[in-house]
Amino acid sequence: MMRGCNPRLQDVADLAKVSLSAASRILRGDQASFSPAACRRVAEAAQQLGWRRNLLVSGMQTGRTGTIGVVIPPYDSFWVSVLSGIHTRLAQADVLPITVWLGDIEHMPHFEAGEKQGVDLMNRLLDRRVDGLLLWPPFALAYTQHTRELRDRRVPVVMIDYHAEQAMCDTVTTNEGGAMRAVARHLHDLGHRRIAYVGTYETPSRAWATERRRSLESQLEGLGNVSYQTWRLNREGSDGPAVASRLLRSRLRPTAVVTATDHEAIHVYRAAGEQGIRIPDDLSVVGFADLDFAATMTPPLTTVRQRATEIGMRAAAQVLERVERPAPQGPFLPIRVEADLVLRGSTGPAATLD
Amino acid sequence: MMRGCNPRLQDVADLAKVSLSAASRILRGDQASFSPAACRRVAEAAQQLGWRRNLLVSGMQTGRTGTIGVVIPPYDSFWVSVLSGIHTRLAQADVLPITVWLGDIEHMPHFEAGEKQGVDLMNRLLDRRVDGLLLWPPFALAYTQHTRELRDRRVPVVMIDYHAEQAMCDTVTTNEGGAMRAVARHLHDLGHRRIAYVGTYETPSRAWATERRRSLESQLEGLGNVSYQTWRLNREGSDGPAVASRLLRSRLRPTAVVTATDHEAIHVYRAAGEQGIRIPDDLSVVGFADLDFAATMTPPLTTVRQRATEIGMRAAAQVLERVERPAPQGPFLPIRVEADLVLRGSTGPAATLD
DNA sequence: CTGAAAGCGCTTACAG
DNA sequence: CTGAAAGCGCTTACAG
Repeated sequence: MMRGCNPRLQDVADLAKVSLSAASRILRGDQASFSPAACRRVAEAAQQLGWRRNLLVSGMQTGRTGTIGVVIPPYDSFWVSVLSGIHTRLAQADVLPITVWLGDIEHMPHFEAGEKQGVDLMNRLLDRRVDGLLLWPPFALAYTQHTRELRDRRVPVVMIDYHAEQAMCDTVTTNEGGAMRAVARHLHDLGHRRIAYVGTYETPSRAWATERRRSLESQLEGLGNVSYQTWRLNREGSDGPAVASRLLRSRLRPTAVVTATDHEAIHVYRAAGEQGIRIPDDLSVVGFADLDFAATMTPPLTTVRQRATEIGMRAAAQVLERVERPAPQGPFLPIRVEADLVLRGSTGPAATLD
Repeated sequence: MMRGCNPRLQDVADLAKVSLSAASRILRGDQASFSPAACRRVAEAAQQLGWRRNLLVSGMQTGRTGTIGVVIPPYDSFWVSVLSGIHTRLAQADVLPITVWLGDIEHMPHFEAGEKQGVDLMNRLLDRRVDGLLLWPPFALAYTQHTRELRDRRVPVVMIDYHAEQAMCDTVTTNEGGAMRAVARHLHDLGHRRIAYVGTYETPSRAWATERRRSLESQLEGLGNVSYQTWRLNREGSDGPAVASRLLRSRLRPTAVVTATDHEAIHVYRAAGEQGIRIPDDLSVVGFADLDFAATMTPPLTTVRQRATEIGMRAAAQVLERVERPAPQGPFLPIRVEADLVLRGSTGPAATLD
């Protein structure tokens, strides 16, 4: 008899008058081995009882739970779109994401995972036997360093926006070099020869920040005859307004500023406003990411559009691929996604040099 | 011997030289029943082998998986904060959210779940034996109507922003009445006597929209001497610009507009700009939600701040409470969360009537 | 205080 | 073509 509120496979088998194992196999699609009549009876019985496979159990049996752990917060519209891509792609494979993160999203301007907490979080996912893991940069270090606890559990991992010399997993990143070439050319074509970069604090796990800055640097070097300076925010990013303000007061004020993300461009806009510097007449500004607010800034922000949804979909596809065909030793795939310079109102011809 | 990559409890028991059941009970905290020496050996063995409980199995055994299904997309900053509150509260109880949604978040301005898809989605969560469900309004109908498939599975559900006459689960909603009283008074105090409301399309599952509109209506009636009109967007919300434009061209143009959410306020701003109507000099605008962009609009939007994080935390707390103490027949709790009118630059004294 | 045994709800060789 | 049996990795009465 049925017990509890969920019918068991045994109930279905009883009603269909077949053995438990027959019911199991028929419902898994092994119709060829059984008589059409038996198959029909089982299908009807399952339907009638409202039987649904207990995925906890079959996950235990088969080693597959059909879940992917996602350690990515909906931090801003870039990451929301990444998540959206992940969800879309996983749903196609009937896989469920378990999304977790640390800390309060409201106070997460420049979050860095404590290593211990990061390991705990990933372990909690692994304890649920997720089939794979999708990580954002702050967890990169915790993952790579806790070999025994994490890597030895043989769960495929794909990291987004993180790229190490010595790869320990697949990665999906933006083609920073290509993006910055477009930015450098654009500004150079407009006549800018004094260019500043406002970067975020750089840590090993924030590899994208380092790569983004270096990409611009090398592109500008390639163009020649450009003076270049880098400014950098503190770890929490809390000195954004101060840095922007100082930058614009500096002796040889740049004619163009490139920022690590659109977030920093806001500070530049504000500082410019306070100092009576007009954008784009006196100062050109280029952001990065094309966050949701970029197009509605005044003036609309010229920025590099990261293909966030594509990044999410590629990452999800890749982790599913590794679930299907494990390759714990690598070689690991560094997937690069293109980005597109979006020209808007914040860039214009360089003002005549003073 | 150990097999696979995850040590089993048997391995721990062997190493500690106790029985399997002793190891199980000691590791679950039943230290009192065993000798200190045994407890120590077990703890050390588990530590040494890096054993971690397989939560799939214990979930099957105990009927608790320590997961909550969350059917809420990070649709805008309100829902992101709700999610953040949910995550924070669940994390305190060491419970993991499994968050899923339907469709592409980019094309989700006014999403309505197909009923069949909604049921499928919830079933996929239930098949993983989530301990409870947190739903956003578009899934309300699918849930209430599929009794056999969903409700009979006896999983506690808390709905956010949905409130039915005939409650079938606990709900967490904003105190719309209180919020609208503050809005009505504010506008009335400023001398506004011709007020319009721009609402969204109303469907049974979008109960908040109906309640929000009615709340304003009844508050304005209470104040007397106010002429009032309601405009409503189409199902997809795609005619927002057109509606805003028509509204401002209407014969007796209102001196103040209240919008269902901050999203619609954007359309009003734009239409006003196009028609040379100044905010707040010629027209006051009040939004609802206090989304992330509200404070940086020009002028900054006066709006009702919904306590999104609190809503998320209360909902999570309530579903956890129901997991602990089930009450499938109710009575169900209608939890109301206060909201706060935030005065900013988009409201001012009514222009002298023409 | 401790262990042998049954059971959770399935899957999967294996034997007929 | 089909079923009895062992097993997945745990938990939990139950018996000593």
